[in-house]
Amino acid sequence: MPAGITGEMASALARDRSGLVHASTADRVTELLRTHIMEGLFPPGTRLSEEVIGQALGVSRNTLREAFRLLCHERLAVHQMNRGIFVPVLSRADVTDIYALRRLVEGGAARLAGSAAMTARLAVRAGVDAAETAAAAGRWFEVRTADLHFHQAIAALAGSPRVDELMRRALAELRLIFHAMADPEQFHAPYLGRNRAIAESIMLGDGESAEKDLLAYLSDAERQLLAVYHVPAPDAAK
Amino acid sequence: MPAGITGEMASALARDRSGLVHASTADRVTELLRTHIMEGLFPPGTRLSEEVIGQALGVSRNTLREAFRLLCHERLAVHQMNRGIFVPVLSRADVTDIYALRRLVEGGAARLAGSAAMTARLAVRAGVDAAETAAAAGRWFEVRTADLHFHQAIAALAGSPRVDELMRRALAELRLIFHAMADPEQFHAPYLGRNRAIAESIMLGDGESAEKDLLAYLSDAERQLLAVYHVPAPDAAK
DNA sequence: ACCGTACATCTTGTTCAACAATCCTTCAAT
DNA sequence: ATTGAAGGATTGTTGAACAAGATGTACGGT
Repeated sequence: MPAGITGEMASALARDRSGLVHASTADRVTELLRTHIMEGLFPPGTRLSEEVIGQALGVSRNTLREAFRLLCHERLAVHQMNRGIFVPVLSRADVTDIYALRRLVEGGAARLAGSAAMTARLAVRAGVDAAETAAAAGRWFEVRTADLHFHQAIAALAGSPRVDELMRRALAELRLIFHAMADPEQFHAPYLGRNRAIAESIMLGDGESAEKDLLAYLSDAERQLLAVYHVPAPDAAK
Repeated sequence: MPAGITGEMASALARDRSGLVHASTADRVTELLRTHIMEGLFPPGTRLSEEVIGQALGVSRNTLREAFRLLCHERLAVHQMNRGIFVPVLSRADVTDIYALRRLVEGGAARLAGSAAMTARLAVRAGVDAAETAAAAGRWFEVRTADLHFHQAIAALAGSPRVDELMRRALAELRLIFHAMADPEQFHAPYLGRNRAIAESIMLGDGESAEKDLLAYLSDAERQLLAVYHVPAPDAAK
């Protein structure tokens, strides 16, 4: 007769725990505002009034301020003392910085393809598949989302939760920049084939090749982005 | 006769701006708690009572909660719904994860040594110098601080503010783990010579060699850390 | 001893109201 | 046109209040 709960049984339960955590109001407000900012509902530079948003969401100012703090901490909002919270206006330097970070993290992760878990590698290919399917149907905003998932999956090759989270935040910032650009088709279409090649290298475990192609990809994308991205007021905005 | 403030004069003033920003109370409380947690004032697992700390610091619960949120966001505290804020008890998996992140970021940054700014490279060597000076004087806790600065400087070779901040947070977490270990001399002494070799490679712009030595360094340090680091309760603590 | 219940207690989650400090706007004066 | 001063609006911070959830303890049943 079994004596009690084994460690194995306990850890099986522990995996379910994330599904039943009831988040606080502040966390839910944060999540909601985060997606809205990422989706481009509030244009860069918009001031997020405590009173207006608090009333709209039906939460108190204090709770809302907790949410604002978190958003500022992950750079999806900027705080100006005694002036309030603003949707960030990312500079060209920010673009450069984000791509430097991506080259470092995604490049390094891609190089580890050979020793990465197979599920992680399959996720990379699944991202390319989704992008191609959406492109074939002409849904280019969906292509953008799939592309970001693709790069998230590349970072996940490192097998590190902290790297995953870092990448999630960096790509969220990047979304802010993308929203300032007009046509997703023009930007993403040229990279579909290159994505496929990178994914295949990763599937084969050829990290060297994947990294090389990825670094070239990122440098090209950065250049293309900088060519068309100009912030209105480069001085006092931030 | 000069007509007025030129753009050059204005940008000179703009550089001073960071020196006169008056932070909010919540930010100052965050900074204060952050250093206290990093310095090991509160042992891992300690519950940070809102009432006790709020009274001790003379700030209201609402302000304190804003600070707690930020600390949770940078993993220097963990939040349990309806239970409060706790100093994190890092698991062995956390150690592994942090070192995976370090290998990725520091390794990638070291590889860029050849194209990094000279000031950044000098900062790396300055870190080693400080560590050796402190070691010669037997001040091993100072050696630890210098060592962390050394690694921060390596990450800074990437020239990315976002990478710098990432590294700052990762090393802050690592400090939490170091506090669980007894003797800083035993841990850091063996690495002084290797630090010097890495710094010289970086000064010479030999990124390949620096990365190789650094990765070996990090793997050894991780192994040594895991050999002695065991958390008391691996299950319910977090 | 073990399990479950019920109750008292403590802490956190959240809101509300108030006031001080700061910023923005407007307008008058030089 | 630039400066100064008044006024209004918004944020920064506090204190109190109540609801909701968690912990601890005692009690009774098996």
